[in-house]
Amino acid sequence: MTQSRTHNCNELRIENVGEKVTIVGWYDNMRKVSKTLGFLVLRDFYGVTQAVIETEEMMDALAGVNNESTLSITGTVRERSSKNANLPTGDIEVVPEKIEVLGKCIYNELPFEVTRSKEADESVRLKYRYLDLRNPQVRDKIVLRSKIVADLRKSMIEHDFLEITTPILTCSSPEGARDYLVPSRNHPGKFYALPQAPQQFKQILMTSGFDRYFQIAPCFRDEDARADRSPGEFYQLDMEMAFADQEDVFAVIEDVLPPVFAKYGVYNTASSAPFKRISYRDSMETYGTDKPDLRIDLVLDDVTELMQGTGFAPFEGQTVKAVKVTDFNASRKVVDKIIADTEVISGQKSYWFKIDENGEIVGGIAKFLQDKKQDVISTLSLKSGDFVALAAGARADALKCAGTLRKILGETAEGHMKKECYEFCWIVDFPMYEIGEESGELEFCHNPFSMPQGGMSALENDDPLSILAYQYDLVCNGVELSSGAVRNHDPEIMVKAFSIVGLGEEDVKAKFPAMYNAFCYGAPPHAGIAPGVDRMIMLIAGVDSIREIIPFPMNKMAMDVMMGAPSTVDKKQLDDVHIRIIEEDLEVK
RNA sequence: GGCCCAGUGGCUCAGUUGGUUAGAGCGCCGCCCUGUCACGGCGGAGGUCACGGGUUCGAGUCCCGUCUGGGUCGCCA
Repeated sequence: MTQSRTHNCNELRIENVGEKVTIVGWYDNMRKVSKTLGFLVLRDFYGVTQAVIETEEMMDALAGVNNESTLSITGTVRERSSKNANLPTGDIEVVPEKIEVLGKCIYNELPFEVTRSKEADESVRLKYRYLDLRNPQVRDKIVLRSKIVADLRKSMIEHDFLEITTPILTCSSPEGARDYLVPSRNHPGKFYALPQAPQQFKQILMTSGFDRYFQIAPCFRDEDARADRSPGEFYQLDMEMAFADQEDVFAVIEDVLPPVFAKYGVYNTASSAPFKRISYRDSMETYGTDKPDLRIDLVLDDVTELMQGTGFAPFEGQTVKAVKVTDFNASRKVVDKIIADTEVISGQKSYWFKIDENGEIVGGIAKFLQDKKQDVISTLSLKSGDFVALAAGARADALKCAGTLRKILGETAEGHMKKECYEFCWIVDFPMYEIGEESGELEFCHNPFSMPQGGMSALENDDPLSILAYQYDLVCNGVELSSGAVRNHDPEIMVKAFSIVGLGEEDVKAKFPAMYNAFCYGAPPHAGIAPGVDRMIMLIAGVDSIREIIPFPMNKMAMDVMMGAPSTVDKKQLDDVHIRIIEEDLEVK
């Protein structure tokens, strides 16, 4: 019978000297000093404790036992003759009387050393995630995740929100992303879908009479990954409030999020309420993006007029945006890197010049600007030491490229970015409609279920492209944390909103029958938001890869290389759900 | 689907204008070491240089293609 542990590996102190204890954990390593003297480090979830091996018997007990095996060590606590001040348990050591192997590690060579797993290739780490997670540095991010989620949950409950779970198996809906489909056994040819978000369920909850709902909700979208976007699945702090407007939602978020960011963040200051509010239009013009990093003090200047007739072909007839950086004396090498990085991120070429110590325009495209020198200098209020980056193209392209330049320049140039804080802002007043790039037709800009500002009257009387929606994004340090909206709860306004893009009542009913039907029985005005939990944890933990804060992440190709998902299944399973694989499709892949 | 970067012992990397037997650190194995804590010392094993083709007297190195991984654009209402 194995003795259960009396202490964990971070518990024993000088006061425990003389006690007989049992500790358990992983065999981290042994510093063997002689044939009969060695220092064994035992590691568990809580910390490490040293055991001193000083008899042949105990040395023999460890013969052939590989690192990372789990051990139970029973012995007496003794004061160390040479203490280690860097370790909470550094004053003591355990002198074992009995060492028992609880779980063998049968390999004497590991895919990577546990304490240095973060240096290993990521695909190897993910395949052996159970070893990777033993690394305290890796594990701590998951512990942090747990604490953050617990605090968010606690805070939401304190704000009188009710946590309600919604179905994972539901039906496919024509939302933005591709669905994950689950074939039905009992209904040949029919499919469930995993929810892209609990959107319709939470709105139906409001219609059902629940006043304040929230959920740490799993969401499933079959879209490609990014560094900050895990493929397949992610979590949202999903919430919705009845009889509420935009300000009510803002007030809750401004109350709930900053304390959590300040408490656990790598930066300990976060914006306090109210967050800065920026209209979508202003954000695009000023920052070249709808998710500006407000820690950077640079802004965009429109130089379209100024740059016409310079003879520089990429500017002719195009929108041109400039980013001025004061006191930025970058070497040619640094400038080239900025331009190259911008092209990698935005996919577009950018241009530059600077003002030398004599007030002359030099470098980059300087030779095209000499004829307009005074004009350029006065329009942009340039002085010696200033650097100007430029982006040109169709308006949207120029803005996007200039936005990328702003971000990279802010991060590169000294003194233009206040790095150590969390700067939240709201992007508000998104347009309700836009002309689709591909179709050339009028389309919903964001969410067809947002309430248009001005309601029915605006839809009936105004130019659709001028109508704004009660639609908002929450942004922190250049990261889009969430979209949210005041919902369109009025069936008549909903039908009218759809009719503007050429869809009829039957289309609304066909696409979202449950929600539409529910709204016909008396719906409360309601509004909500759903900040991405994973992205918040990334920001709080200060990591660049979303995989660092997910216990078992998938790789870029949406594969779980540890579990082997996705995988083939038995023919019987396929038959059960009425699926036949087309062999030709397998050949192609 | 497009573009960019990378792929060399178990892990991280070096490898010069193409030139002898492809190196180092960590890890692993063996021996030595009675107070280590990134222990130390000596010795050893371990490589189809991702794969396929090409150029060349000669390719880890140059060229083409493929695969794998990451980043990014598209995509993510």
